[in-house]
Amino acid sequence: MDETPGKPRANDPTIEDVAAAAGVSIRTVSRVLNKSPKVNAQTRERIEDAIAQLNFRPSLRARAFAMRRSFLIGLVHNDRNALVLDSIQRGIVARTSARGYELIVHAAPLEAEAAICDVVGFAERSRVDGLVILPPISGVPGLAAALEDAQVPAMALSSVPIEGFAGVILSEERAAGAQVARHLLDLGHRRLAIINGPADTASAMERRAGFLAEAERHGGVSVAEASGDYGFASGVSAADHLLSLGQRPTGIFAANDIMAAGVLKVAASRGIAVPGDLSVVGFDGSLLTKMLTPALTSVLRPFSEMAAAAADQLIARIEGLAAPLPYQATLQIVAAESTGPAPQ
Amino acid sequence: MDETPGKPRANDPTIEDVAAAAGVSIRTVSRVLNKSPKVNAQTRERIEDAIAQLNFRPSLRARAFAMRRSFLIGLVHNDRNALVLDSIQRGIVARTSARGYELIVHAAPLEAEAAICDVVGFAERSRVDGLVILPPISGVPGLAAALEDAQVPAMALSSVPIEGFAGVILSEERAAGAQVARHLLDLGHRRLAIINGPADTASAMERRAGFLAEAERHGGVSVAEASGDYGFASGVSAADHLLSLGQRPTGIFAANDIMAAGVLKVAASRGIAVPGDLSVVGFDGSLLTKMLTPALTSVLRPFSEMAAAAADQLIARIEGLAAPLPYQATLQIVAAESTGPAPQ
DNA sequence: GCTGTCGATGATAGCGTTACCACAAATTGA
DNA sequence: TCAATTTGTGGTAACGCTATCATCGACAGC
Repeated sequence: MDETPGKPRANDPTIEDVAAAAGVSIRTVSRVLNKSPKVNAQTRERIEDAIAQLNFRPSLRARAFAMRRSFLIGLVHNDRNALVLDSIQRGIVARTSARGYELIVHAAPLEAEAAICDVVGFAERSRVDGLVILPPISGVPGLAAALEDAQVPAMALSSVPIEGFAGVILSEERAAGAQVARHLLDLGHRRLAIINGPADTASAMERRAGFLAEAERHGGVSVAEASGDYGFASGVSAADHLLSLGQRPTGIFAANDIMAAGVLKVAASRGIAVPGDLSVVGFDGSLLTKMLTPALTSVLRPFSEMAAAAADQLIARIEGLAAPLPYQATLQIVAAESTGPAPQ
Repeated sequence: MDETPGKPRANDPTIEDVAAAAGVSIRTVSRVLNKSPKVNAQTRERIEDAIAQLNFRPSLRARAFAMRRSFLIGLVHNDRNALVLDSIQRGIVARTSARGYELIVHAAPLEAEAAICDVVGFAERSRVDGLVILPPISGVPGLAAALEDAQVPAMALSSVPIEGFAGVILSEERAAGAQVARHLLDLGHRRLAIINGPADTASAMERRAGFLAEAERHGGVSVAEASGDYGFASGVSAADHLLSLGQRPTGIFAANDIMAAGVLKVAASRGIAVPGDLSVVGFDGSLLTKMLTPALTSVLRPFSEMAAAAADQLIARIEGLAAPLPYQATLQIVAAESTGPAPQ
């Protein structure tokens, strides 16, 4: 013996067995497998029968090798996406599995420099056919360029255009921010506050802009700002700050549900009733919203659909097909128990 | 042109380029790549230099093809695992990536019959080298046998032995259940309740047994039972039931955090103070615990470590190595704000 | 009827590794 | 000193597909 022997596996039928069974050449079987139109209907049927008979499944390995493609889509995420990871994965798989792709996942570090190395390394190592990258990783400056260099088609599941990424999934972040402001204004709130996401996250800035603009447009409204990093702890400290202000805000918009949960927590510990004394709005419509008490008013982002659209576009690029119509996510504020009329 | 052409990719250096650069045969390069001991130290160094020089990475595709292995580990989950998916993925990747494996994920349906087809289909299609299967899917009767038939090494990330699965990760579920009971008893609670997980989930039944036994041992304690399915809604309805009982329980143990969140919600809507009037304990120590108000007392399950151990064992089986020592998860109840002294 | 075109198929050369077999050189044991 | 190992290396056949080229009938147009 020389090296470690690969453990022998079952002898699956090969394309040759199918060809023999159907009385044709492997070439023709291959054509059937690849849905080539140039196959006689009868022949095709005969081959398909043989395939079913033998329970033949083309070896993904051999196929990947021959086609110089892996049929793997990589998903790059990080722990900020933990709550929505499941729905995003589902969204991608919904579109890719029918076309023979599998989903391979990778958690990347948040730190910019490390992230680039890490993601490119992952792509080269795993030889994925394409990547879907979640924010905030997708916003790392230089990442798009690095991936272009490495010739890896990549798609950012971002709500706003990101420098360098070819096709991104857009949603109306700004409008959504405005929608939140309007919701609070309609309830009579005049002292508002916003807990922003990371300043280098475009979508967070868009939301902020929309929120501020709408408040401004209304007039006679104050808006306090605090910054967060999408983590729970940052939501807590931002809320601590905002709720210690002399003129305490009566309506707080947190840039994601997790930080909003932090606001609820601080409010409870200070005996501030939600929504009696304070209204809280989150963002994402994650599965957290209904589990919190009170249930969180939040802007529902259809992650699953967004991911599906990203997958569609990615596959189109991988296979050199025409890009599907750009997808515009519709963001909808879903009022729950955490918002109510302004006090007094 | 015949069929859809695969999009050409960059011309990565091949093993042949390396061999030429180092002045050896590809065979020897291959040996270096596979860490075969039978290579002269100097030759090895020369080859390693050439590899670094050319920035050569062996093609995972070709390698997978030649070795009849995919270097892919499949993770089978379902939406009941959404909250812990991230940490489980991390745990697996921590152990597998260094050994050249990538993680491929698949969400399976919960319904037993469909699940078997689905999982086996996934394994055959993607040709993973092995599977890690999360509960409750792992508990589907017949699944282990079906995978054995398909010759797919599989590992259940279960807390208790599952019929058919070779090596499972064990944790002290029963002891943990007892621990929860003791925690509540120590706080003076005498009217307890438990919201169980699905009856066919072994771990849930273990927890229940431990909880009941400890309550029994103490004496003078009543335990009401309700059943749940690990979903939020089932937690709500179970809590609705339990909190409507004539002699309302003062301490409720829910078999996972999500259902515990449902209890908190019902308590709030009925004006039952937690922990003043009611203590609530969850299970899993998911990221939900600290986000809830009050923060949830829960039994911390080290999912990441458990997943890592499962991955270790799986790889050992795949590569025919000696199995690592069986891993015993330590379950620790972490007291937070949702439990306190019994009322009166 | 003869050529041109098209539709359907076969033969066969890769794809980039691993691994079996062979073999020379170095080392050991008597 | 010579056979018997051991050690390091090269040649090369798989692995199971895809895809290029060639072939070969059939059918239409002149």
